Amino acid sequence: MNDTGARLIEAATEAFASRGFHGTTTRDIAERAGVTPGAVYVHHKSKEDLLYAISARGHDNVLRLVRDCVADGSQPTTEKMRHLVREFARWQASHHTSARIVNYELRFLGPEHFASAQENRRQIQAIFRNLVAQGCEEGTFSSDDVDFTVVAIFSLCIDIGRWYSQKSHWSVDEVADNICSLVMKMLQP
Amino acid sequence: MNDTGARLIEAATEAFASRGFHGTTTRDIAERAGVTPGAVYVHHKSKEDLLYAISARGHDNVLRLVRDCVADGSQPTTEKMRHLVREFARWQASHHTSARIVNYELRFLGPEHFASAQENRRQIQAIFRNLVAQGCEEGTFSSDDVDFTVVAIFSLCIDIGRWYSQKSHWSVDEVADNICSLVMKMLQP
DNA sequence: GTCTATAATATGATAGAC
DNA sequence: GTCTATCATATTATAGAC
Repeated sequence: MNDTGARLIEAATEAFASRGFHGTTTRDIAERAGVTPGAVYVHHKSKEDLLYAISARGHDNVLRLVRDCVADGSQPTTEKMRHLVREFARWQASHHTSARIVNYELRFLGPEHFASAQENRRQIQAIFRNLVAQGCEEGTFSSDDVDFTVVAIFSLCIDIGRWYSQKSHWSVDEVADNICSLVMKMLQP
Repeated sequence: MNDTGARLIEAATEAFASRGFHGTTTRDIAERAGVTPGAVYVHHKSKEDLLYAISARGHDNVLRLVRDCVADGSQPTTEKMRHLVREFARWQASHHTSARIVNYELRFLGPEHFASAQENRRQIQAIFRNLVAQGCEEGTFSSDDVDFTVVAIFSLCIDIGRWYSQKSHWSVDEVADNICSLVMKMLQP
């Protein structure tokens, strides 16, 4: 059996994803985790602290994921990009519950926690930007505006958390493959 | 000067967009509109009613907008698509405050209001789907999966409400033009 | 139509027993 | 570590005076 601290994180993830941070009460979370409201505060010092725990874990996992994708220097830019987009999109779809919180509930973090999340996102975005820019220099890719193209790639992937659900008629892999091939068309010279 | 009913809608739009539906109190809305909390209920019977008013107006405006874009039957498919995507993206950017509510606060509507919004969105989506499908039949466009391509076009446009703000270094027209040209690349045979 | 005042309830968080 | 009980406050919505 899971320990209560972890079960509370899971419960909060589901609750925040479906009803939003402010639409979720500490009682909702406690009930979903099978404990009474008082027990929440033994493991997490506030509701915002639960949000931060979910946000931090999500951002850390994504940053590690995208770093690994571009780590193999021997791969050609096109292959790196395919790998990067596919894995990033895969994460958004397979973790769509966490993804929703990571991408849409950010603004409810306290100022320091928000800044920490933003720094993480900046680093994730920089990895995409560097790869797009490199491809453009090589002539492998083309883009009228590199920064905007990165925003667009993010839009395609992040929006997955808004529309994707288990009952979607596309599997996680189909979503990732489709987005990957659309991004490659966007980058085509 | 505006009448209070309309000022309350404006106030609620800004409040819901920045703090979310459940993060906004009727006191916030009343204060922003320059009235006391009691006055809210003379004009709108509940907080959810305010959300629905904003949602309904937004959805109606978008549906009218996209219908007008495809009304001119004499235009070639490519031109129709350019026009449609540009205007849809323009709306999301220029009305990014309303757009955020229309696209992200939907789930907090009551069941009937939610169903009504969903029906509206279905019609908007159908207009995009028909045009993509028509272009694919003609050979003007190509797509591995028409439904997914429509989802992707929507992702690019709807996500504007998440990342765009007045301090963005792209103007509304630049956003619309960039998205339009990326969509046309995605549809290229 | 707007105000002041308030009812009825919900909420985040804590105290103290076990 | 969890429970019961509760504090202090906030919240949606309404009642009645002006």
